[in-house]
Amino acid sequence: MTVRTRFAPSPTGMLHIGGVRTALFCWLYARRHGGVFILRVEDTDRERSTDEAVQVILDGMEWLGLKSDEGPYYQTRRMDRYRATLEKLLAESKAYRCYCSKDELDEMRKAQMARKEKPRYDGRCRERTEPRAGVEPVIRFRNPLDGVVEVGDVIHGRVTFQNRELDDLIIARADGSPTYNFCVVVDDMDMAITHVIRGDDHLNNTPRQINMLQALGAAPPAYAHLPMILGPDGAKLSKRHGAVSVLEYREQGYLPEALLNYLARLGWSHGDQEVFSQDEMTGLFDLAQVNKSAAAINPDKLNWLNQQHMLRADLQRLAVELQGQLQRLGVQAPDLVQLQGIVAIQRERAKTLVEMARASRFFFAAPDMYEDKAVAKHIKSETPALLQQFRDRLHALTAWEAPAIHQALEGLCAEAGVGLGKLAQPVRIAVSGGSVSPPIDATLALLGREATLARLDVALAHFGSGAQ
RNA sequence: GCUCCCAUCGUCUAGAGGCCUAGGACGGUGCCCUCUCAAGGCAUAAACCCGGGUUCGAAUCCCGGUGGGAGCGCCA
Repeated sequence: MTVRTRFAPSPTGMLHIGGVRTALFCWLYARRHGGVFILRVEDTDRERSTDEAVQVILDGMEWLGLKSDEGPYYQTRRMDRYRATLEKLLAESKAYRCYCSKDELDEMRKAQMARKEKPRYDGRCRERTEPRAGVEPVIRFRNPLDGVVEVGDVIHGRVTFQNRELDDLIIARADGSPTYNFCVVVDDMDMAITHVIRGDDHLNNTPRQINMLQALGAAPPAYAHLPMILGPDGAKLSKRHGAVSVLEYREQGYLPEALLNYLARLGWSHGDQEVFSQDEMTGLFDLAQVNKSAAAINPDKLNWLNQQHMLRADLQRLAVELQGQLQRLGVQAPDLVQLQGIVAIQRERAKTLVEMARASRFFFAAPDMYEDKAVAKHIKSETPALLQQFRDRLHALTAWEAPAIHQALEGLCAEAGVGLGKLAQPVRIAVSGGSVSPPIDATLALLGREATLARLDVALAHFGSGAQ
């Protein structure tokens, strides 16, 4: 049997990290088993569903490369099917109309709570045959009164529920529209889903869904209830925890494969391996290795992984990404060859593309000021003379390449009897404005002769007279 | 309150009864490398929630407790 999984987000908020992890596991499982991954948008809540949210989901999935093999399906376009199924259940007396008012139900719940019982519908309309005048009824599923329901969960094992703990849930509202639990059941059945992979907040819904599936004559799928993802503080994930939408991770300069790798390791593991390529993940993933307890997000580790993936990524691709990030800083960098060179030396000193862009800005814009602290520490009275000599040697260089530049640097320092730092740091300040940059020879090589000499001249003019 | 789920270093995890003196990773600390910052290398501190049982032997199995989470909507 072909594996068929589905990711079924509701477009009522943002596609956040928890949703992405669920989508990833569904996708990985399908990929691993040569199955089909389906995207289904659960938009039956017309009050809260928005087109923007749908778009965010689509864009997010696209960015992450979690391509669906089928869909996206939209529940709002399947209303006829839900209605027909509702009628069928009604005709077979597996569902019934309930005329209780919301106030009535409210009171019922309150009374039950007061009695320390679990609040639930008491089934008072179960056997009603006559409509109540002036009331638009809802439709309830007639849940079995006794016996047990067994949920076969790949992650949790067998979980059993007593039917008497379950009540007759509403499957269609007074306006006739079907509700979530019912749509899910009809969809999973119609779409022949073999593995329902979702957050474990749905575990408690599962027995009802199995009962409905049974009422409809369908065999229940396998279930896999994934542990929740928590914020860095161990509390429930919320807007306070930074990136609300996945797309913000893109803006913050994360690589999609890094985010996916990170998310995969939240709950899943393959021995001691931390870094996974896409192919490794799809080749190794299995639900059997998913653990049961909730996991807190760790931004430091995400950053580390992002760097690991940048270190492994294609230079051309990163150059384009860096170009985009630079643009956001208002820096135009049209030379992709130069950008590749920059990426090559910057990626081991940046956790994200945003960091890389910030640290690479000086390649494209001469410093408009020198950092006070750096100047105080590295610009001494003998510095201008040294800088001037270095400038002259660079000017005379035939080949503008890192090794030659390095030689010039080393040679001069040796002659002057000073350590490399005595010269490299002032040059760094002249060229970048601060005391941090990639190795100075590589930096100057990438910066180019013209820009280098010009910046040294500016610095000389500045420090030459200013320094005591 | 009721039902269900969960429990290994700060965090993510390995561990399917002896291989555990509990391993790896992030982060921390120290050292090496070094023109700065990194990257890299080496080293180091740091955990089996508690209590019973089963067993020759338990992080691993069972029970209880404690703690955390989820669900109990005409939301999904």
